Amino acid sequence: MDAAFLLKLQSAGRLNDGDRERLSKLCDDIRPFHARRDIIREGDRPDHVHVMIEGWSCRYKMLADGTRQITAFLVPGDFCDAQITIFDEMDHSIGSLTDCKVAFVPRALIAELTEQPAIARALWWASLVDEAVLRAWIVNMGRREAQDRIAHLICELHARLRNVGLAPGNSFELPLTQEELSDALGLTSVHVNRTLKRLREDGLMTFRRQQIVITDVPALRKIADFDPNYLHLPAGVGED
Amino acid sequence: MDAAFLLKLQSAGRLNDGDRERLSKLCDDIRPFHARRDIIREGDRPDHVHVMIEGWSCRYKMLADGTRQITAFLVPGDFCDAQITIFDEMDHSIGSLTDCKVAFVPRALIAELTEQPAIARALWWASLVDEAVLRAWIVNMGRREAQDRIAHLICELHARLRNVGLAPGNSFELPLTQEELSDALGLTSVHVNRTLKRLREDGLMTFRRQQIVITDVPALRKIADFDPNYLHLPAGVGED
DNA sequence: CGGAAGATTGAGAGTTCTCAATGCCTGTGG
DNA sequence: CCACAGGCATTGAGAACTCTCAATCTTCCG
Repeated sequence: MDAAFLLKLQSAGRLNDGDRERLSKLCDDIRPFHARRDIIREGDRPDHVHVMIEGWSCRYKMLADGTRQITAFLVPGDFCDAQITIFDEMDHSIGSLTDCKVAFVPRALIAELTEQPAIARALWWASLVDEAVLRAWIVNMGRREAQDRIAHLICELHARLRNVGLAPGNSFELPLTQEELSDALGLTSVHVNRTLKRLREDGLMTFRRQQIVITDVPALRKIADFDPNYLHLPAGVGED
Repeated sequence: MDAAFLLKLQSAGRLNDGDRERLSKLCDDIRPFHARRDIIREGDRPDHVHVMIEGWSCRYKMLADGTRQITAFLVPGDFCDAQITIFDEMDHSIGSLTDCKVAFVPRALIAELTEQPAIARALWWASLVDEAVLRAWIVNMGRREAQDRIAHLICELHARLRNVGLAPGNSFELPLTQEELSDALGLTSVHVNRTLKRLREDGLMTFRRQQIVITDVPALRKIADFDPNYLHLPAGVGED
């Protein structure tokens, strides 16, 4: 199977075999991380760009009162910090959620790769999708109550994971605690727990032992008001 | 005074006089919009990139239940839809909030301009700042209650407007209704109203007749837990 | 088997929402 | 120059949603 980032960048279209060959150099330096470690911290000035190869991590920000907000889940194929090519320092942290493997890519290699227009375009595309996902999260947190909000996040992850081959059928592995889920949703873990129970009782989805099973895809999408258009997936992947 | 987008892109550094000269071509086709009109709609495939020259607009998304969530305020100097260079269609709408002036820039001109590395870098920089702002909004909506949330938004707008010369001192024009403010904050206008009252009574800030006056900058930043680092402004501008 | 982390549940408090009424300000027409 | 209409802002009261704190149950793993 192709590396996830190839599957992902393919969605941007127009990559030829040469591009794919060049991109494989991203994998030259892959390092393991244990679960719940910081991969990069706010304020860091890393000299590598990091790409998720295996496992899950998240962007997050700690607040003064000790609460945490997760602003993105990073799955295989996602770039952690393309922005440090431009910014001086990280304005948020990235932490592993599971044991994972991360490619360390020298800035110079990124510069070299982006001389290929198709690759530069694919990376820009990836960054714009990230932006669209952030907007969707804002809508989610601003205008949906707990049940619908959780449903939307699950629909999104389902679609994204299918796109990189990690969600066959209507279930997928979600290696998060309810606490981590709540940090992403802007809720408390207690309320997430109660709401998951309701989703289960309503026959929409279950989440047990880090496994999501969507029992009723159309119904879940309906209450979530989920439209995958913002993910800009290749035709067909978001459907179903 | 320079056009706002020059002031803004300058923050990315490294623009020389030639670049600034080239960028001035962005202003060749400026069109007026009345307040509360759509400039671009979800699903559109515009053939121009739009740049705010004067007035305010916002990105927003309508939900099935008729509620609205604003995901960004666009002020002079902001690019509305650089993404349509890459994506087929808009995944959200952009609407004017005030009467405003918008530059229509042919895609071809963007392509031409981005052949200059410094300009390409500046545009990428702008897009990354947008992303950082989106993350800050997520943190805001997820982990701050109403008073602190409003305070944070006001601190952010204050810093951004100072950067383009639109907020001398500790006050600035905010041409929004409380309804529009609430659509951005994920609150109801009634609650925004009550909370503004509290902010006023606490001597932190006032909002009357579309004018924000920050009465106590350090205190407002304190309750908002505001750190302007994510805006990546030139040294000094975010400070006070 | 014992611990520790995570999930679940209960009860009560706090925040935010909904619905509805009232007040204020501005622009228009008489 | 004044009356009036319409759009916002403001306020009240009660309902709904979410949070906090704390106890208990499960699961996982050494």
